[in-house]
Amino acid sequence: KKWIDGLKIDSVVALEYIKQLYGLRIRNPKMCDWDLQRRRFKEPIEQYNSAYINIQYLNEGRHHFFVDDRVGRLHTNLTNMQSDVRNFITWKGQPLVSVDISNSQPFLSTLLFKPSFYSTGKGVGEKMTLFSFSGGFSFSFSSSSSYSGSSSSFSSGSSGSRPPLMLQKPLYHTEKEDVKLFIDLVKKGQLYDYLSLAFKRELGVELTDRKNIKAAVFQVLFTDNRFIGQLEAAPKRIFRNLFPNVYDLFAAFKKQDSTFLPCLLQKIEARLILDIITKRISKEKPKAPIFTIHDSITTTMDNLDYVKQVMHEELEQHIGIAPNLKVEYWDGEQVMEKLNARRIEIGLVG
DNA sequence: TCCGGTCTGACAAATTACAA
DNA sequence: TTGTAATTTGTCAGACCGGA
Repeated sequence: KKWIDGLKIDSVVALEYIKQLYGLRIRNPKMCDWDLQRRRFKEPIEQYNSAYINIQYLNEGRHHFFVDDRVGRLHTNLTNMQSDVRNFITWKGQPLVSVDISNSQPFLSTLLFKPSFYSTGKGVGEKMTLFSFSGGFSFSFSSSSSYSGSSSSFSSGSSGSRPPLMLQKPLYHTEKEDVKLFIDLVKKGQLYDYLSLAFKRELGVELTDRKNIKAAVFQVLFTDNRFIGQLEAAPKRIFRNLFPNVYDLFAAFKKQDSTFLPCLLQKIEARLILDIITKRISKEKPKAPIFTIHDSITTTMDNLDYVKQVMHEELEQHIGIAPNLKVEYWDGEQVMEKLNARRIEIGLVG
């Protein structure tokens, strides 16, 4: 984006911040971030180093700006940066604010329950249909290619190919109670709260942490269908019990290739944010600086209401339900104070 | 000349972190 | 699950060395 040069990071304070955070973590191993997949704590020094690199790159103006060709997401210095550290960034001296879609993946997934999503034919361009997204996918015949041996499995996404799905009969049972409930919860932004209660009830353990709920939702959306019986798949099983028809639809999308659903959702997200919303903004308000971070858009205070309104309108129009938009003000001082409060809390200051 | 050991550079793959 | 960057580890061919 042409706005990127205006971005400034208060590197002195930001570096101080990550330094203190590092100190806090090595003195209190309990404060280290937990890596769910590996089931161990992350290394504070590694976290410090990658944050350091990101700060320096932005500081020196070493920008990277890249749209990947698999799912079409835009990757920049900002997308790669730790969200805490973003608070120290300003644009031409002005504070920034970001608007993001809360529980964006489940929100986008509700599109799969609309019959119009499966309409074939002339839906061109911006129209949100499965057909319009399937062109770029390479077909995954990895399970059968082992004995076929021929090179026919690489169609490399020719536009005339059919989606790698076999939805013989409609799987989007909109009339089923659990589907209604799922969509309703997403609409109200209460899916995580609902799941949190369910997990607590079923497992008895404290899985109420926001991060854990998010991880559980990702597990449902992204993991292979065969991942269901293991101990670690408990949240997935609970979700299946609560929302059987929702689960089945997701499973159908992952049947041949477990990466199909995640890629599809990311493509939908990229088209909405990059093709539809930011294009409209730059057309209507060419002077408004905007920065995308996957499912969120960052701008200056004076453009906040406008950006919010555009996001709301376009998302509602293309997904079919209104999004819950979360506003976050980038405020370095506040983040710094919060960290200091924690340091005092454990008696580190002095 | 042959053999085994060691070092080096180039590149690939795995691992670390980050984001969603 | 996807993507990014940086770092570490692994692989491999070639150069080098000394002993036989």
